[in-house]
Amino acid sequence: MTTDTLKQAAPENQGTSLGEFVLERLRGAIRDRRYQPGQRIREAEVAQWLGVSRTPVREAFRRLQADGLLVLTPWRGAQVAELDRQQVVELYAMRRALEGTAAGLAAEHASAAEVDLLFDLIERDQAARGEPDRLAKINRLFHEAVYGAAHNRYLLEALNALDDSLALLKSTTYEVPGRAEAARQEHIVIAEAIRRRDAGAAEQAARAHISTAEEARLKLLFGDD
Amino acid sequence: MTTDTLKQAAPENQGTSLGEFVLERLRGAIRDRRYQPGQRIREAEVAQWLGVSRTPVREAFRRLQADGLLVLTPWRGAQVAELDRQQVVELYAMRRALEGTAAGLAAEHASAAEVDLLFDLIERDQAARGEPDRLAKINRLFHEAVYGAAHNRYLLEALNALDDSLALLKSTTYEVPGRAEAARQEHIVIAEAIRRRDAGAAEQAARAHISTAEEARLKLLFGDD
DNA sequence: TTGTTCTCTATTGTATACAATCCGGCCTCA
DNA sequence: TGAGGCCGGATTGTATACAATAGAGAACAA
Repeated sequence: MTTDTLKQAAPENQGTSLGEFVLERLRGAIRDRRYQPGQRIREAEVAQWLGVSRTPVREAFRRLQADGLLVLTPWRGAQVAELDRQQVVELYAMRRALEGTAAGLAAEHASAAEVDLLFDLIERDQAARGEPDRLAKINRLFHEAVYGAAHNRYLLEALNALDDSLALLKSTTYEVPGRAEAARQEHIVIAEAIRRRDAGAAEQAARAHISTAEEARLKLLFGDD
Repeated sequence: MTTDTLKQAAPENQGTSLGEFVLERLRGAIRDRRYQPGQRIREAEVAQWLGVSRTPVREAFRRLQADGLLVLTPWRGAQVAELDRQQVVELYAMRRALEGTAAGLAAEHASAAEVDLLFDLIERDQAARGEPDRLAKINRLFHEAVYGAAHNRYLLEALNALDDSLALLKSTTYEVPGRAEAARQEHIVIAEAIRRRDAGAAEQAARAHISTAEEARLKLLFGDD
């Protein structure tokens, strides 16, 4: 029966436990804003949705809490995390440090293929001008390519968790006029620094990139400075 | 009965759930090396030890896995994480970035009291010369003081998790002759940069400090370079 | 009307029963 | 003797039953 229900809900599932499956579905739902920040999530409701019992759901809840996506209060359950202004600022400070480190390490460790991928993505980005959704997706791929090129599993994990947290914020900064073009230019600077193995420049460029992204974000969210 | 057993095992427990309680006990046991890296941990065994059922134990296992302290393989259970040389190098790279960031932010945001605490700890460190255990504890307090002074909750959390992971490594670098004295000097440089609000210098000093710690650690663990 | 207390329901925390899977040992057969 | 396959126990994954708690709303008094 277990296998049946599982297949029904997730035909592609191969091998891992139900808890893992629920975790991924919930992560996706939060990222796609099907569960909105602040919204309460009941265990039974998720269990019924995915056709499993509450046990694997609870497991997934704990791990999402560890990632900062869910806030669990004893006896009151889970709600999707909400970020106030201060938290957004702290998150970007963290991201500036980690993206800078990743770019610096990528300059030291990236393979030729990984460098090529960066420039491929810049071209794809140019080709997608005027399509915010595609741009956002390509943007994410570019950053993930940098993370991977750094060849540090802890850094990779931390940056992915951070990106998930930022997905809690409404909308994308690509809605700011001119942001897409500016971001592309900044990506080019980063990629070129990595290509010429200049770790210091790569780190600086990545930090600057995050700083301008933060500015755009704060303007979008809070409308000031 | 629940309350009874709980009280018996943890008379001081006040308010949080059993899962939280188990989590802390396990974290402590791993840090104190009562469970050694590589060792398998059975759910039932922990449950019996702490007088609870397997449910809260499983909860704690998941969160320890998220922190990287436990490796969970489906159907085969948990074992304490073991770090190979490559992982140690990656951990220190991560730590260099985060400690540098923390020191830089501390230079910008530390209160007067927080600066004073840093220098207090340096004095206590000097007073504890020749006592590796006390030195290690004071060292940790110094670093935690820097983390706190940075005033960034995500950074704080990440650094604490990182320190837990490093606790998986056998012994402390204070066993290396002269390391304690060198570390104290490096701490002074960091604290003074923070006191004079020089973020760049603080970041540099912290990174250098972690680099020398890494050298000592690698020498201790693997005996080469 | 408003504030307070009490009850009742919805929901989470915990324990336990049951199913699925892995691992070691034994047996068989060449 | 050794290689391979099968069985049984140990252990984890999942479901469910039960306990504990919070919070909403009704009832009542001022």
